[in-house]
This record gives sequence, structure tokens and C-alpha cells, in this order.
Amino acid sequence: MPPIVSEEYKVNRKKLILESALKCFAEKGFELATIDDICARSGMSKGSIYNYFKTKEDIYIQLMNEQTRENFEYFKEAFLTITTATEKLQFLLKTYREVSLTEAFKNLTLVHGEFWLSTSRKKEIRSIMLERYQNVYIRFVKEILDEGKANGEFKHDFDSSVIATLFWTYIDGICLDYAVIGNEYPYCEIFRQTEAMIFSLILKRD
Amino acid sequence: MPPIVSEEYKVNRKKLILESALKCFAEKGFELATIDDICARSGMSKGSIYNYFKTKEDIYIQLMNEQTRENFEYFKEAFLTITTATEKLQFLLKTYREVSLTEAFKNLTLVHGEFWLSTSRKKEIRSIMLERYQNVYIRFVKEILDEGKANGEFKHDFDSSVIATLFWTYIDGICLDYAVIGNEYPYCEIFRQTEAMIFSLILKRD
Amino acid sequence: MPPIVSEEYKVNRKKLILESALKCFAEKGFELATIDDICARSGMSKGSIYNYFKTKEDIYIQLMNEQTRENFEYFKEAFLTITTATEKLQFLLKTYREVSLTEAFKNLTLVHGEFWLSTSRKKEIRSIMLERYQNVYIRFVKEILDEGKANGEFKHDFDSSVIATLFWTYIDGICLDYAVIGNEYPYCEIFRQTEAMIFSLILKRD
Amino acid sequence: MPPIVSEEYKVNRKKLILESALKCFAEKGFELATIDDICARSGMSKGSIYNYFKTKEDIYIQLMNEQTRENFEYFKEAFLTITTATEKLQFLLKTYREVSLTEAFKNLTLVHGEFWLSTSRKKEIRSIMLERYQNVYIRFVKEILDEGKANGEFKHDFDSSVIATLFWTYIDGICLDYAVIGNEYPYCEIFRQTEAMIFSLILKRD
DNA sequence: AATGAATGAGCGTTCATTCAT
DNA sequence: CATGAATGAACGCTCATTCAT
Repeated sequence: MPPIVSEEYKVNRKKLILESALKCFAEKGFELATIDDICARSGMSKGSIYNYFKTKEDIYIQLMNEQTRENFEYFKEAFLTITTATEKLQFLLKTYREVSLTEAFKNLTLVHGEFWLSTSRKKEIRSIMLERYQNVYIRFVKEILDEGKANGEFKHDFDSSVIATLFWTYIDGICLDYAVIGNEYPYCEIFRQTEAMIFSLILKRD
Repeated sequence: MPPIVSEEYKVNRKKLILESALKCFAEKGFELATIDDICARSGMSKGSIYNYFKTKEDIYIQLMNEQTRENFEYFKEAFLTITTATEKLQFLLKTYREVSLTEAFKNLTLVHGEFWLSTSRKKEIRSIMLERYQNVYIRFVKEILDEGKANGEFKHDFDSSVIATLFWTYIDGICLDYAVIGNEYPYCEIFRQTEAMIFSLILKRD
Repeated sequence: MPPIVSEEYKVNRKKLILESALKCFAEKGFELATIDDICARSGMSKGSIYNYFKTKEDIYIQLMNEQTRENFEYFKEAFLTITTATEKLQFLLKTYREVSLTEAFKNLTLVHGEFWLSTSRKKEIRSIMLERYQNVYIRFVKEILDEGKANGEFKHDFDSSVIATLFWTYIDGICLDYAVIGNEYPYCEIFRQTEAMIFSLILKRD
Repeated sequence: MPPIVSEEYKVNRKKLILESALKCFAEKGFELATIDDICARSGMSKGSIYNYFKTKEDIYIQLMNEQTRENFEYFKEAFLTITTATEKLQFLLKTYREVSLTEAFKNLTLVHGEFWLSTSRKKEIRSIMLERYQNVYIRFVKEILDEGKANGEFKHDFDSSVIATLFWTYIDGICLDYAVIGNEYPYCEIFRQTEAMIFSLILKRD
């Protein structure tokens, strides 16, 4: 009657699969990475993996959910000690600027990109992806922007929804191109320039 | 032994394959489109297609070469009657702004995106893609920027290489997100805003 | 070491499994119904089910035994108040004629059919199925026929073994075709006609 | 431009696959026989088989079409020299009676039976099977019966559609039970008895 | 040059059964 | 006796590429 294995055990198994999958996806891309690859990496059997996840796609979805959750928890945690909207936005940008440089993040970006693209043709996951995009990513930045407006930090003559979209579009563009092109990409300059431009759109001029 | 079929014949066959492939890739994506799809569309046999192209990838590469060539020929042609660098850049942006809205271009963007991403993992085509990126795309904008600098239209305190990169990064980001998200994406505002920002970086203030 | 759980408990558990299995088999067919389906329906665990039954096949076998036992108990019970062989046969036919029309029985027929067919290729269960066929089904009708002969109700010029076989062959054919074809099958006419024919074979003419 | 291989070559390949499939299906049943089994038997590769057939199901469907076609061609051919409806029906019954005894036909019956049963749960093939049942099997017998009515050979007080259905129901029942039970089944007596009964339903009494 | 039949490794997924706890 | 996580062989099917004609 009591569970045979602890909840913790199961959580760890799932984590193991997700970690292994992430490595595999990063290495070969989502499509090219096989369930067998994930088995080999995790040391688990095929059947076991399918006990924890419904499909290969499901692994990706949950992987992204986990990552997104961790990301935004990290930001929210940090924001407890940050009072201005300006600093929050700076923190966000700084985080992306710094993490983008790691090899792991570059691989992750490629996987995300691959999935993001495939989204447009796969009806079933499209809504999941778009919902997360709108309700997590866009909303998060929009709230900072609105806070800054209310604060008096930011101007009032911009549509925070549009600027939030623009924010992520630029981040997407930068991360993607950097992930593909690599060190030849003038990453730092582009990032700095973009930050400056975004702030010039929203900050009140002195 | 003279060739049995004329050079022109062969060029036309190749063109037919490329056109068919383009439609197939746009419809289903590069990975999901099959050689059989291309056969069906072109009315040619598999063997025939492999006479003209080494691999499926090769079809894509040559397709992109052709498209890129046509694109920039179009721009160069147009530039014959455009004298200022500012107007050239405006023309470039306007072209992308307008074409991006077409369904066909959105599908094409997805295919390019798919391939651009996969580039990072496939050694063989990586150099081809990067070479084109640098020597065609970046260079083209860079030359306009440098011309503007020389002209006195633009400021001198920016790195035209960086701004050219930034230019395409933003275009990439916008086209990609728009292609995936669709009509919910505030395409026009983002595009206009981006244009304004780019010009604010390079134009001399009055 | 006395048993930890009562015999009654075990009987009930078994019954629960058999009932759940019956519903699952009827719904999806024997092959397509999974042990997990049966778990879900019964609320029991996989391990538990395998404590009571050796294999999935074993579940079917015991299920059929139970059903057959109940069937013939029902008939025997009813026969206590029926004196003539003619009426017994009529009762038997009437029961099948009426029950065949229910959706549940149609699904059951499909499962039996599926298993009956597979019987011919599976050595292990073949003898079980054939034994039941001969010693229960055929014998039951044969005894009625012999009783009728002894009674003077029926003629003596038929082989009761053959007629019993014929009886079930026709019932099989009718139930099966009706179960597959559905409402387009002229069920009533076929059944009535068949009854008439069988009786014309065995009844003494006036 | 001309086909690389002759039409005849392709027809033979298809025939080879169908023959191999039939043997595999007969040996193991449709579900349990694998495409690999068919490959092994035919000496062809998996891909090749899928060049000729869309799915495993498709192999079965075409196999049955071919068999049905051959069957009824055989009957129609024979009927050219048979003038009375009575004799036609007798020929039909005789053919089944004789062929049923062969091991090959028994196996075939099992495969047909398996598929016939599965029909009820598979929407996609249901219509194909039922259409063939009604428009080929039932119609064929019905036409003989109507011919006999018109001839004056048969009575007029029966519904030829119902009797045709009854005809095949009995044939189905007999073939199936015989295929499963084997030599213990009193095949000849059952068949003779059934023939007599059917004719007693339709023949005018002297 | 054109054809298209042949190939076969490879894929994601299923599921009856086992067995450590 | 109960549990349910683990197993892994097996399946139908795909598709880029080859090559005999």
C-alpha cells in the first residue's frame, strides 16, 4: 500500500532522465538525439524512460518547463532585493549576457531554437509553447516595464507589451546567432548596444 | 564526345528541381520534406535528382545560394538609382518588412531557421553557411554603412561591422518570431521601432 | 503458518480481476486490452494480478471457465422446471437469441471468437478449449437430444453428436457474423429459420 | 522514360510478396506474423515490400481481393456450363466442402476469421470488408437464388437475401469450427446435413 | 542522362512479465 | 500478499541513397 519507492527516488529518476536528455539534445539536437541515446546516457532502460515520460516530445516539454521555472524563480528570488525596475531589467539582461557565453547555454539555445521552429508546424505543442511565451516570458518583462512606468522611472509613451516582445525578439536573435556563429560573433558589443537601445526607448531623459 | 543534352537543358532541369524543392521545404520543413516529395512536385525521378545534386543537403545549399544571389542582385539593381546610404538601408528594411508578411516568406524563414540551427552541428556545411553570412550578408550592409560614413550621412563613432551584425540579428529575430508566433506578433510596431533604433545609432543628429 | 488473508478475501480479489478483465476484453478485444487496462479498472496493481493469474492468457481461460460454469448452471437451474427435451432446446435457443442482441454479448462474442481462433495455434490452451467444447458444450446439447430420443419426442435416425455439433456451429456462425456485421445482419430471420431447421431434423413428424 | 522493369516483373514481385505473406499469416496469424517474417520468406528487403504495399493491413486486403477475385472467377467460369440454379448451388457447396479439407484452406480460414473479427473494431477496414461481404459474397448467392426462382426451380416463399446470408453464415461457422477443432469435427456429416437443409428451404417439393 | 526498385539501418513506442522492497 | 518500477525484445514503418538497366 505504501509506495514502493520514495517520491524523492522518483523525482531523482526523472531528474536523471531530464539531465541526460538535455545533454543528448544539446549534443545532437532534438530530432537527431534518440531515445536510445538517452538510455545510454542515463543508464536506464527504454521502458523505464517511458514510465516517466509519455513521448520524446514530452521529455522536451517537461525539460523546458523545468528550465523556465528555475529561470524565473531565480529572477524572482533576485528581485526581492532589487527595488527599481531599471535595475531589474539590467539584472535580466546581465544574466542573459553572462550565461549566453557558456557552452551549455549555447547548446540549450540550439535545442530551444529547434523546438521553437518546429512549433509552428506541430499543432499539438504549438499552444503549449505559445502559452508559455506569452504568459511567462512576455508577461514577466511587461510587468517590469509597467512597474517602471508606475514608479516614474520609465516614460509613458511606449506600449509595454510591444517593448516586452521586442526585448525577447532581440534576445532570441542574439542568442541564436551567437550559438550558431560562435566566437566570430561580436557578442559583447551587440549585447551592450542592444541594452543601450532598449533603455533609450523606455528611460526618461534627464 | 559532345554532350548529349545541351547545357541549357541541364540548367533548366536544375532550376526545376530547386523550385520544387523550395515549395516542398516551405510546406513541410527541410527535415520532413522527402526526396519523394520533390520528385512528385517536379515530375522527375529520384535518380535524376541525384544526378544533379549530391545529397538533400546539397539541394538546400544550392537553393540558398540561388536565393541569396537573386536577393542581392535585386538590391544591387535597385541601388543603381538610389544615391544615399540612408535610402539604401531604408530600401533594404522596407523590402524585408514587406516581404516578411507574405505566407511564403514565413515558411521560407522557418526553413532557413531550421537549417541555420542545424548548421552549428554539421561541420561540412558550417563553413559554407558562415562564409555566406559574413561575405554576403554582413559585407553588404557594412558597405552601405561605410558608404554612409564616407558620405557624411552617418556618424563615425560606430563599428560598421558590429552594426551590420546587429542589423541582421534583429532581422533574424523578428522574422523568426513572427514566423512562429503569427498574427499575434506585433510585427509592424516591432519593425518600425527597430528601424528607428538602428538609424538613431548611425545617423548624424541634426 | 495459517494463511494471512482469508480464503474468501482471495476469492473476491480474483472475482474482481475477472470482472475487470471481462470489461476490458469486451471493450478492446483480448490482444488490444493490456494488463494496465485491467489494473486501472480493478484498482489493483500489476504485481497483485500476477499473484492470482499466471499470464494474461490464464485470465482469459479462467474467465471463460467461470462464464461457462455460470451459463450452464443457469440452464441447469432452468431445466429443473422444464420437462420435455423440446422445451429445453427451445429455452437454450431462446436464451441465445435474446442475449445475442445485447451490445455486451456482441463484444463478448468477438473476444471469444478471437480466442477461439488463436486456440488453433497455441498448443498450451488448445486442449483446454477443445476439452471444454466437447465435454461441456457438445455434451450438454447431446444429452438433451438423447433425452428426447428416449422420451419419444425426437426421431432416432440422427446422430445426436453430429446434431449437437451442428447446433453450436450454427450458433457460432450466427453470433459471429451478427457481432461483426451489426444491424444490417438479418438476425431475427436467420435465427428463426435456423431454429426451425434444427427442429425439423430431430422432431418426429406428426 | 520507359519503365526500368517490365510490368510483368512488378506483378511477379507483388505475387511473391502476397504468396509469402499468405504463408506467414497462415502459420502465425495476421497479428503475430511480422513484416520481417514476410521479408525472410520472400527474400526481399523491408523497404522493397513497402514499395509494393502501404501497410501490413494493405497486404492482407490485397491478398483477400486477389483470392476473392480468383474464387469467383473460378465459379463464374464453371457456371458457363451449368444451367440450373440448383446445380450452381451444389457446385458452390461442393467446392467449399472439398477445399475445406485442405490444410492450406484451414490456415486461410483462420486468417480470414482473425481479420473478419478485427474488422468490427477497425473503422478503416470495416467498410472494405463489409462491402465485399455484401456486394460479392451475398450478392453472388442471391443471384443464384433469384435465378432459381425465375426458373421455377425454387420456391417463391423465401427471402433470397436472407437465405444467402444464412448460406454464408453456415459456411462460416463450419469452416471456422473445422479449422479450429480439426479432425475431431464431424465435417462431412455437418456439411451434408447443412446442404440438405438449405435445399429443403428453397427447393420445390415434388 | 534517366529511371525507379532495392536497400537496411534506424526510429519511437508498446507491453507482458519480473522482482526487489 | 502487495506494489509498481524496471525490463528489453519486438514491432511497423520511413527515407536518403544506390545502382543495374
